[in-house]
Amino acid sequence: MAYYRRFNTPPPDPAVLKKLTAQQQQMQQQVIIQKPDFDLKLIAGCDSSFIGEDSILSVFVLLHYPSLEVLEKVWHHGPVELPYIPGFLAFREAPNLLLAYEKLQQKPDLIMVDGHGISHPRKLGIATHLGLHLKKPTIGVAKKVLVGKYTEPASTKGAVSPLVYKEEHIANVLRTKDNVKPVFVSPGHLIDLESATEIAMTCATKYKLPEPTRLADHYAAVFKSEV
DNA sequence: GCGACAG
DNA sequence: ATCTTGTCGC
Repeated sequence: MAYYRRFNTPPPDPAVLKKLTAQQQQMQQQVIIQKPDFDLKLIAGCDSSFIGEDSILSVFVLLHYPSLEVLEKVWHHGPVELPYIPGFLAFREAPNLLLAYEKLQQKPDLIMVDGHGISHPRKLGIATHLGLHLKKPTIGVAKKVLVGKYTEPASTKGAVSPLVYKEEHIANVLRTKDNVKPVFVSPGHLIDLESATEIAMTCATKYKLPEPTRLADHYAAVFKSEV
């Protein structure tokens, strides 16, 4: 349709889509949204970038919290099978991200993912997928909305406005820098919206993207030249 | 039926 | 995500 023509991506196979949708509906029963019970000392950021047609480079950066000092940075390069389909991003990127995660010497208390958490059609954004697979708290920080409605938060850093989908407050639209487009923060797994927002804000120093995500994004570009 | 649509 | 130049503003 128009969408797939607009993004120049192959049209999805209806049968595969049905199967993946069912899988996410199953997973939904396992998602836990609650106040976290950990001491946040280590936080990780991750990001993926593409090389050519079907090759993906995933990066994980480990930071000390709340100093945000970088402790580790690892990456993994591998093939990717599915095309990008809105709502099914995790099936395309999570496998390679998990392989990169395994290379971390120390494991984080929480992972900040580039993309949505429960602010997704079936509450199963990539941050939620990763949280379930790793049984680890995750939060999603996306640059664009996927589902739901919201009003622009004030233009000053720290301003927040709710993202509502099906009568539910599933994410916060957070202004992380003055006069710059806001980001969408949502719980992935094993955390609640309030805590996720607070952590994202604490990680927002002088840029739009919170440090874990921004640095993962940065190193993805750096490592890309080494592949 | 008509748009909207993370990375 | 990625392809891409100059340009506006702190």
